[in-house]
Amino acid sequence: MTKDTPRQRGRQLPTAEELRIWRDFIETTDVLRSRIASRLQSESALSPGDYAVLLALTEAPEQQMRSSELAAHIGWERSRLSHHLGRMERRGLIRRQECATDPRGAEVHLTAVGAEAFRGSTVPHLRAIRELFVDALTPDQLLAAGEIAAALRAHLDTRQAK
Amino acid sequence: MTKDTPRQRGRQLPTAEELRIWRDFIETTDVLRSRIASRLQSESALSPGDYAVLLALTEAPEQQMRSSELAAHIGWERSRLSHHLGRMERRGLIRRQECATDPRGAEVHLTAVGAEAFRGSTVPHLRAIRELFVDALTPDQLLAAGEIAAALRAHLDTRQAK
DNA sequence: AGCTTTGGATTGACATGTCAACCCGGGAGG
DNA sequence: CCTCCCGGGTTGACATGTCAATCCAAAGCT
Repeated sequence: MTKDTPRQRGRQLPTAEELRIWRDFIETTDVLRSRIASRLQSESALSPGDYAVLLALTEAPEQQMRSSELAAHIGWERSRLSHHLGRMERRGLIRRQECATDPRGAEVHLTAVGAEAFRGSTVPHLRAIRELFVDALTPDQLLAAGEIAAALRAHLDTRQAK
Repeated sequence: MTKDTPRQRGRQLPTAEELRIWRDFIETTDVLRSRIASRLQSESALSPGDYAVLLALTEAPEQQMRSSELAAHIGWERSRLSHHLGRMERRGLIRRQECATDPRGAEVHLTAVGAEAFRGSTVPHLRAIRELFVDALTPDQLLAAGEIAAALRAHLDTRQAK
């Protein structure tokens, strides 16, 4: 499509066309993310972080998890989770409680308030995903999006190892 | 591909497969964004926000812009820009100065330090984009990514107007 | 002139993230 | 026993974002 020129020194740098696609792609996914977040916020008074935590706890046996386990499950650093749990606890969405088996650790429990907030948020959130993401794409494009995500993820994983 | 069931009430909600793609897509773009940001930070001591501001100023006539103009150019709210400029000014990357033609307004000027920081960041940043994004995709996938971004953007724009 | 409105920009309060330092309860070795 | 380290978790400092309120000068309106 676009020919490499000597200026690009053996394809170390993207071409103008590649760069245009990059900017479109990253800016658009950013807008999408913030639009979904803003729907979630206005329709359910939850942030994406709240939603991720509540989803994990809702699906956990006995609606509770160890803090580290939870962090690993949603892919967060423990410090980030600790700060976030503090804010959620102030709002009554979760409760922290000393762990029975390991005096060092903490168990995170879903409260009735948290369970109810999550229940009420699910349908509107899924609807927003359909309206803003799924409905924007043709079936082919949707499949392509899945493949692109998989390819990016695989590539990032190999680079991480190194 | 996946049949809608009565449970989904006329396609209001995404199917399980659509949801899986959504999660893959949004999580992966998030990881990609943060990996690029972290390369920029470690290689050039700039945040993506710093980069956007410096890029706009570098390309502006006389390397200066009105604050609102800059905000519109990079698509930020003015309050966000004001906070960010405060931090950049403390680091000496930009300078704010009363506007000659409109006493209310401020002109944002690129400093020598800022220009130098931006110059040094460009090549590593573009290299990261190639390595982490462009190189992860086949040429077809790259084109598809561009089309997906365009479709999403167009869809979001129509929804914004309403 | 006097009053309201508008537009440009900053500010403060607060949510969210990252990073590094810390606290604290167990072990492992001596 | 004592020390050193390790793993779970919290904390503090600070960067980044959003939202609503504010400030101030310029325009309109009466």
